[in-house]
Amino acid sequence: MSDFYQNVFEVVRQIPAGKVTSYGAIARYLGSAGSSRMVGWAMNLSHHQEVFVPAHRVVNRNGLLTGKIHFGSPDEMQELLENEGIAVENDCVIHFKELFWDPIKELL
DNA sequence: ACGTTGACCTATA
DNA sequence: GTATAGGCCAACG
Repeated sequence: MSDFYQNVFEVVRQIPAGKVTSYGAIARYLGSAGSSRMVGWAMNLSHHQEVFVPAHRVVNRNGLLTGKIHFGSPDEMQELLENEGIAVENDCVIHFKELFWDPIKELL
């Protein structure tokens, strides 16, 4: 496994419960700014990872749950988010700005 | 081997 | 403020 994906999984794993982040933030944190799509591929591989990766805490810049369809069930992601106290409506994270967790600022 | 697609983001009009 | 274009790199057909 490339270090890139491993790093992505590690960052995603460090996301606190009840918080969310965006692909671009992770990509920028890894230094591969602009390659946010690779983060998405990394999430795709997260299912194959043995360790649990809270991919449901990762959403796009708009706070839209674009990758919910890649879960076991499209509703599973929303269920997980609501289970952590994150309000989700119309596939959008409510108070996304407040729940946003930037690895660059927080994790640094 | 080439072309298209994809869990995206930034920039310009 | 919305709309369109370009870029990025890897996987799939």
